[in-house]
Amino acid sequence: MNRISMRELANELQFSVATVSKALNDSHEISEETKRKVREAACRLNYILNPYASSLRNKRSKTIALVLPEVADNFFSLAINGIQSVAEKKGYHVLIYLSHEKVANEKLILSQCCSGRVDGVLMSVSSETTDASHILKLQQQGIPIVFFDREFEGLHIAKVITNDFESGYLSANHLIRNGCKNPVFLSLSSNLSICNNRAKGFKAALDDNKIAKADKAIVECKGTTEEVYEKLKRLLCSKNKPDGIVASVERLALSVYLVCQQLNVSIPSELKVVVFSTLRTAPILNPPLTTIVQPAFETGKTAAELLFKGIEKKKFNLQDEIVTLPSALVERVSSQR
Amino acid sequence: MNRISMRELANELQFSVATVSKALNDSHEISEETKRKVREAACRLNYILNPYASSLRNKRSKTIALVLPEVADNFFSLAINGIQSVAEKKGYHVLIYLSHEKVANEKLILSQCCSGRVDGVLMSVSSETTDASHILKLQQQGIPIVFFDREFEGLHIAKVITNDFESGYLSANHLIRNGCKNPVFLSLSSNLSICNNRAKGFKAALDDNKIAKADKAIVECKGTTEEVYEKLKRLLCSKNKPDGIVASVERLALSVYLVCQQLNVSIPSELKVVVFSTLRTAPILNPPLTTIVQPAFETGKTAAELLFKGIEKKKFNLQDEIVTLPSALVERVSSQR
DNA sequence: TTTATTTACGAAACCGTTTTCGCAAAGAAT
DNA sequence: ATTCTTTGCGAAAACGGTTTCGTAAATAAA
Repeated sequence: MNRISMRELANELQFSVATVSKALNDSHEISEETKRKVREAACRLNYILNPYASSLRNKRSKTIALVLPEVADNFFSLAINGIQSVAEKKGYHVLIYLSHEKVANEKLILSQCCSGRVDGVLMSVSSETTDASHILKLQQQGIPIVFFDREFEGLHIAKVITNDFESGYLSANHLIRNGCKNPVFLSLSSNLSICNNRAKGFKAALDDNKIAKADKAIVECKGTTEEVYEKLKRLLCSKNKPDGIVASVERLALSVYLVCQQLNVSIPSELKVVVFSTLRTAPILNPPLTTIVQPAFETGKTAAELLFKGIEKKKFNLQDEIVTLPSALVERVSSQR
Repeated sequence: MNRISMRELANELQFSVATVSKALNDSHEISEETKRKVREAACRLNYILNPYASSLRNKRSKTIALVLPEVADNFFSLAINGIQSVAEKKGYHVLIYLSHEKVANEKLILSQCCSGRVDGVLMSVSSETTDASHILKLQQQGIPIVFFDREFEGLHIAKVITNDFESGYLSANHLIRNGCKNPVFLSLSSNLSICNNRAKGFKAALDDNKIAKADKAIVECKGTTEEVYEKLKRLLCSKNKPDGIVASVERLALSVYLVCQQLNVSIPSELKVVVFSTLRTAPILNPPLTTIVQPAFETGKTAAELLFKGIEKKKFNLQDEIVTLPSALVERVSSQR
């Protein structure tokens, strides 16, 4: 049972390809009788439309690109589900690309997206990305783009983000209320707006609570897991060691806990910890971890919906859309007084 | 700076499209001088090849499909990385599809894959899949397929799996050696070969250790998280409650720990736990979780490499390839004597 | 010098669709 | 009976590439 082309299907039916194409697309030019015959034969002969021939002619690929820094993070896993759920409903296909946090990869990926391969791009920028030329180039090609979670600030590009400043403020305040005198914020990279905004909120809370040295309270945790580990070890051994930590991204949670295990730093009595994370295992960690939970699935879903609106309604002004979804602080033992 | 077609590029250069196409494909028919000119102009005029026109003519899409039950699981996240890493090197694109453990979705997805959209398929079957007609149909279309992790047994289809029987045996033996008299195996679905093979190994270990009722020791944890939760609660409250658990998939770990928290069952003194899992948080759980760690990244990588071999070398007999990668038991507190 | 071969390129067919346009035949309006 | 519409379909031109085949000029072999 081999595939056949529309031409063969047409020959079989003694119709023209034009008629068959229109019949399958339910055109009003074709009689119901003919449509029935065509559909029946298509099914019987196992006809399948060639999507690339279709794309070539239509200049629409029914495909979007999803550009992520990584998928090790649980946040992105959930976001993929959200994106997939709406793409599926819309009959779109999803190409997944990973930048591995490298801007060089990101550039390559986005240049591929200019080829007509995709009708739109959902992306979360890498932590290395400091110039947006490759993103702008894509936009100039007329490809709709939506940032989700990690955006690049200062561009006219749609984005779905979380209330990072407020969450940063909230988490710092939470630590201070629970007795921290010297809380520290762990940033992933000063390139990332999400980290910066969370850090700003964090610092604002310190200021409001008359805690000085707010600037020294931001610690950048770039590099490999090992490098981060060493950095944290030094931090927690220093004479001015912190009594509270807010970690800006999920994967720092593991490092913090492991370092504390090794140094015998007790959480929460010696160090209180809050992490921006969607880790499902947060409640069964030792001790249960207080998290700022982002709406990961919702973020993906909303971003995808926005993108499809931009793709399908050309009069819709996508680039100024900004959606901010709320995160929630879930208190657990790791930050208790 | 808008995109141009090859025709426009050719006009600009006063060459024919044929010459330009060959030049860009580095054909030996074209002089170095001409190639240089063409490449320079292509770059200058921002020419980008239309991949779908190319696919249409070549009958190769340079795209593979990745069909997963879900991505909530950390195993699949890591596998995606492995797959992506080799696809990237090979210049292939990856379409991601989620079946959400529903066979109906799986059928739809695979039928899409028959259209020429992809050159090959990597898949992990859903837990609902009991008949393989949709998979066989795909294979009959000549599309190379490689199963990874979750296979469908009894087909002539390449697969990359782990040593499930041995790991099941090992985990049960580990519990028994540490004092368990009444260990239980939590299966996800009796449809899944990975669960069944792990269960077989588990039962074999019980038999070898003269522990009776090996058949009653397999508990199927189908359904929603809530349903699983209730089932586990009943299990751990029953008069013949187990003193050891081997959970066949990662996401059962959370349920087990939460139920134990609620029922005040102490791990490992009252209940020893081993989980098939790649959870990075295993060492910081309360208590640290003993895991059977599968080589997730390697599995994805190997499966992708196998698939590309099948795609690129048509004389390579893909369908009989079976690669078994070893898992490792990592002992932690949750299973200590 | 003649013939054979190689080199460098172009014309045109082709991949599988969609869409425009033209054109009969049938039905409606005059 | 004549004109005007509508209905249902087909021919052919796209879409943007790749490949086959032909051919003229340049080079090598005889």
